Amino acid sequence: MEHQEETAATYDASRYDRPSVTVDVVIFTLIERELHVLLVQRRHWPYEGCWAIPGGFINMDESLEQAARRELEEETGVRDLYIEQLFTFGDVGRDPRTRVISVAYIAIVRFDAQKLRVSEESHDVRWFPVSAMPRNLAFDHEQILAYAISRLRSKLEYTTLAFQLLPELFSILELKHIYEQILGEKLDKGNFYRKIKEAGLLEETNQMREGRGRPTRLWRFKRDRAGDKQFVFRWREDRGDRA
Amino acid sequence: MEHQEETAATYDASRYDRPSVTVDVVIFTLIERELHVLLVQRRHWPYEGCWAIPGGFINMDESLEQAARRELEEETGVRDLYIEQLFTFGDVGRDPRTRVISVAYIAIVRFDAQKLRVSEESHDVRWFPVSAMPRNLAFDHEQILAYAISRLRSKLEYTTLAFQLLPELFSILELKHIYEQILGEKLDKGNFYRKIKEAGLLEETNQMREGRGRPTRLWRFKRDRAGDKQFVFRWREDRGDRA
DNA sequence: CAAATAGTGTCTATGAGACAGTATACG
DNA sequence: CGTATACTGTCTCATAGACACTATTTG
Repeated sequence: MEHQEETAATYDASRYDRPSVTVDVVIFTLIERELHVLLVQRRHWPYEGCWAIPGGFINMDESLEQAARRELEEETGVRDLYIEQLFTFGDVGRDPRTRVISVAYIAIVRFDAQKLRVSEESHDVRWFPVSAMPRNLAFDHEQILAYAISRLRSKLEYTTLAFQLLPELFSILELKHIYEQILGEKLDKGNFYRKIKEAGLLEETNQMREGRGRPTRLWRFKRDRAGDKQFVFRWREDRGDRA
Repeated sequence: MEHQEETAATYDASRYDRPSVTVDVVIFTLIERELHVLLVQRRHWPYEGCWAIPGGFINMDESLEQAARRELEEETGVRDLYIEQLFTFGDVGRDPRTRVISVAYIAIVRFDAQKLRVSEESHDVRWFPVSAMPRNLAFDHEQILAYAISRLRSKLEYTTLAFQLLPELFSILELKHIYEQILGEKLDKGNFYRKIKEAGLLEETNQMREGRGRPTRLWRFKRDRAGDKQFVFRWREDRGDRA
């Protein structure tokens, strides 16, 4: 690469080979107390008929995150969600068409109020429980998905991301249930009540919900501080992963 | 994008506009107990004469991490180091030449045993203390650097990454000094001794080092477990950032 | 001996975990 | 009343933090 006397006027962008760049988005939601991921079934070559993480090529006039949100809405109809960059996958040969670098994102939505839509590109769009994913995903999407799940698990443990999954109003025991799902172990009721209350993240409402036994009080998350989300509540101290 | 009857035979990779993809590597080391970053001074347009994070365009036949290691060695002579992906920067207009997506990496080396080399591309290569970086870095490299430092700080707090910065043999109080540098506060000697010993990461040697007062014992890190590095030791529980 | 640096012992407050006890609903 | 679910109180043990103490060198 020797562009000795190069300037804006003489620079020739087409001189170098360029890979393609895509964004792929792993979208999580909670359906009936279980973590689900959204996949699309491809209509075209390559990997026709395979399930895949939604995504596509970026446009030249949009940022990576804009591209992620656009692709997501085009392909699935999902919008207005929490989104963050996961990792960039760029091994040679991961796409049979050409060299493709994929910037992967993680997104989290509440299941209610999302209407799915099937695009021209796909046969179908569907939520799958993470415990029962289809086999043979397109490209290296199994690897991306596995990494996304592991990252989500560890982030849920030491942030308030879990709260994104809950409806506006919820009981403390519902929240406890989510933590149990994520951590894969039973938690002590009393200790959970104590800790979540001490954290000061919840706001009591005067609404109750009736059930089989004593009715339960409903709570909501405080939105008082600046941003929309805060990462404060950590249930356990020890973790593994960490991106 | 409608490639209805497309197959491997008919696929035309040149049909879509493509951004360029670069890798940039933020390299840290510890020099005289202070954290330093390696920068190169650009010889050519754009940003001629500006200091920049080393990096460059990827080749079509190498993975992203391979590209990072190659660019690093070509531009600076630094090799054989710990490296990990940081984040991918892709805003429109961050490079005046063309649309450029940059996959940024963090690398950590021990200062000893590194010989710097200046490539054709650069006027100069130099270590800068993070507390006294040059102004007006090229491109959006100030942003990348700031993010790298923040990520490094938080990772050092809850991993054993700090150990990569130390020489083979070191005293416990030297290690404590590094933690103090990173955390920006004094730590209790007794508590530090207790905690680092309980962690079981260190191996006693029978070597001592003389100084002004009582000689100090030298230690090394255990390399017993599988990988080369383990992320186990966390000095403090509370953190801020997190990738 | 004093000064300097290295390293150990111990007290206390906090808080996580275990678990028993109380509250309010339905039938 | 019994059973089911919701919620509170309290005991114990581990440990982080504070800090005082001992150890070994030089001058």
